[in-house]
Order: sequence, then structure tokens, then C-alpha cells
Amino acid sequence: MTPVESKSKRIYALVDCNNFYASCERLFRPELNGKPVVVLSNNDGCVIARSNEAKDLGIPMGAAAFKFRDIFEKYNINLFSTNFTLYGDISNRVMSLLREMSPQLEIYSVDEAFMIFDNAGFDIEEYCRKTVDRVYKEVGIPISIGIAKTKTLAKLGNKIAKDNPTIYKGVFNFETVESMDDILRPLRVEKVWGIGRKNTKRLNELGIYNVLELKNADRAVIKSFLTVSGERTLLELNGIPCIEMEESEIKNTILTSRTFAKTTNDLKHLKEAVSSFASRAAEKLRMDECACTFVTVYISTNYHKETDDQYEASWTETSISPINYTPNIIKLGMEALKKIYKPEFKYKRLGIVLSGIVPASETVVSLFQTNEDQKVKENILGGLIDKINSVEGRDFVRFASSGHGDAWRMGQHMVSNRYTTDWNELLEIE
DNA sequence: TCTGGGGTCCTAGGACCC
DNA sequence: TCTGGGGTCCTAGGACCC
Repeated sequence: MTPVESKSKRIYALVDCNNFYASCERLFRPELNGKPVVVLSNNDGCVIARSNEAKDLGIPMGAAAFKFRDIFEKYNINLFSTNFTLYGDISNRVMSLLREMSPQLEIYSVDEAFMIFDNAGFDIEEYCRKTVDRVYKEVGIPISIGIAKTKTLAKLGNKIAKDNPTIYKGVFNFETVESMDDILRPLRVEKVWGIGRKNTKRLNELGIYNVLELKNADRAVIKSFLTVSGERTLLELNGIPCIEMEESEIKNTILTSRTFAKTTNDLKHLKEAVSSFASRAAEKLRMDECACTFVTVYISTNYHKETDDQYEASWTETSISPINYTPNIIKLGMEALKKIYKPEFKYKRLGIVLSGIVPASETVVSLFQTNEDQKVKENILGGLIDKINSVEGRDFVRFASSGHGDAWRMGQHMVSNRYTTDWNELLEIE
């Protein structure tokens, strides 16, 4: 037997929540079922989720909200600002149910996960249909599933299921399809996972327009034009798995960034932003039980405004040993900001990136920086702040340097309630 | 007037070494 | 003094994803 034959037969089932953010908003406003719903980004700047009814009205993903104001009004579209606290909680509910249905689960994003079946001795398609029913009944979120030998095909199958609900009823299975060619021929290459704007253009220049043409293309040609990533996509379309399970649960980077509601060149405002974003990033870091070595700050002007002078810059500070205590991270962030700040520009965006991430348990105490006692104190204080904030809402407790941030804080005008995490409800549940 | 936020992976090019 | 090529490591930036 060759190694390939002796390998177990693995099947991927990609679960994707339909119109996730819009579905979350509807969950607590059932009167909106059948009506158009749109969720806007921070600052209510652009469209990041649409219900099917909103899609049918021709509202594109990523559309600038101010350009569609008339349409929103004319069709009486229900608008929501983002409520990530709510979406995160609903996501957790969906994922725990999926984990129950499939112990090998790889969570890919807030609304997507791969269920993995090795040598399943049962009808996977039937099982997936049951999963669709259960998630809808128990959580209230509609999902679609694509089944195939590779992740890329499973993603594509999911798209097919979603685009043809009456034919496939939420589940598309590449394993039982009669003619692969007939399915792939009508699909444009940009539908494929990993083929974005630039790669679509390159492929079109090669005369490759549909997925079947890509699947049958010359491997060496694809590699030379689309690099190894494109080559992997081609192999995956042919049923050869190249994108494996994620091995590490640890993120490489943790990022907190915001576009400001107004521009500012006031160093005081930027310092407040650094302090506030560093606090949030440190909180995420501790949630993963990790520590970081590098703290990067980047700032930029408003690149949409061509009449303004443009500037963007970033700087990375290095810690002697890995840290996750908020004041330490703020301190490095402030030093980085000092290196790149220029008073002559008006800033629209600032971000903090934490990298060099390691499990907190593996960190050794640095002789130069802190001692065991200090470390213990930092851990207790950090944990306490996180606990209070998780109940009282983000930023309930924060460091004084974060200020009140009225000048730069985001504008959000249509936020729904934090239905599932409100303090009162927590009390009732517990 | 008003265009998100949080990630991953890959490549090219510079610095440095032998 | 002048010359070369190969290798590694690091970083910035591009492209993609949801």
C-alpha cells in the first residue's frame, strides 16, 4: 500500500451561518423576519451584513452607508450598528452545539467552522441535515453546509448550498454529485476560496474564467502566476487536500484598531487611544492565557480624503521578557507612538498589534524587569479587571490614561441591546 | 460631511555571514 | 586590494479571508 492509500478517509463539512450578523439581530426581533435588515460597521460607515431581502434590493457588501441613505429610507430598511458582544455570544452557542455534533471541530471565524469526519461509518449528508435542523431549533440561527474531501471544495459546496436553498435545502455534498464538471462549469473563479480581485484578473488574462477551467489548468502555469497559494487551490479543487487542520490554537498576532469618528492631531487624544486599545488588546491576550514580546503602534491619516496631506507610520517596541499586564503594554505603546507622531498631520486611524505571542505559563521572570511577587500581583489585578468588565460591559473599569475619548471615539447610533449578556440577565441565569 | 476590524500567509529585498 | 556566490534571518508590504 502506498502512504496515500493507507491514509484514513477524511471528509470536511464546512458550516456557515447565513447572513450571520443580520440573523443575530433578528433573533431578538422576530417581527423583522422577511423584512430587509442591514448591519453597519463601526462609525456606521459601511454595510457589513445583509439579510436576503436587503441583498435582493441590490445593496452590496461593503457599500458606503452615506451613498445608500435614500435606498435605506425608500425601502424602510432596518439598520443596526455592530454589536459584537451579542454576535460573539451567539457564535459561542452555535459552536458549542457543533462541537457536540462533531468532536473534531476547527473554528475558522465567528460564523464558520469545519466539522471533520475520519472514516465515518455513517451517512454524513444525513447527519449534516440533522445538524442544520438542530442549530436552527436550539439556537435560532440558519446555517448551510458544504461537504467534500478538501476544505476548498467544502467552502465552494457551502456557497452552492446557500445560493440554491430550494434545490439543496441547506446541504450540498460533492461526494455524491453526478457530474463534477456540470457543477463547476457555471461557477466563476472568484467564487473560490483564495481567489480574490487580483488573482481573478490574472486568471482571466490566462483565459481562465470558470472553476472547471481552473481545476483543469496547468499546475506549473498557475504556480508561476499565483504562487504556491494558487497551486494549493488548484490541487484542492482536484480533491487533493493541501490545507490541513490548524495545529496551534495560539494566535500569531492580536490587533486592536479603530477608525476615529473625527480626525485629530492632538497628541493627548492619540495617547488616550493607545491606552484604551492597549488595554483591550491586553485583555484579549490574557483571555488566551498568553503573553507578548512586541508591541506595535500604527497611525494613519484619512486616505479617502485626497486633499489632505497623507502620512502613515508604525513602530515596534520590544519587551525584555513576555508581558501581558496592561500598564506594561500601555507603556511600550506610548513609546512607540512617540517615535512616529508628527503634529502636522490629521489622524483618522490608530492600531495596536501584539506579537511574539507565547503561552503565559512558559514565560520566565526576567531579572531586569520584575520579581515573582510583582508578577503575582499583576496577574491578580489583571484577572480581576477582566472579570468585572466581562459582567459590567467592556471598559467599565479602565486605566486613567485611557481618558474619556470623546474626541476620537467611534460614532454608533443604532446599537441593539446586549440581549444575551446584560447584567440583569446574568443574574437571572446564575 | 460620511468608506470596518481582526486575522493569516507569502514574497521580495536588505543585512549579514562564510 | 579586489572579487564572488550562496545561505540565513528579518521585515515591510501585498493579497487574501471573514
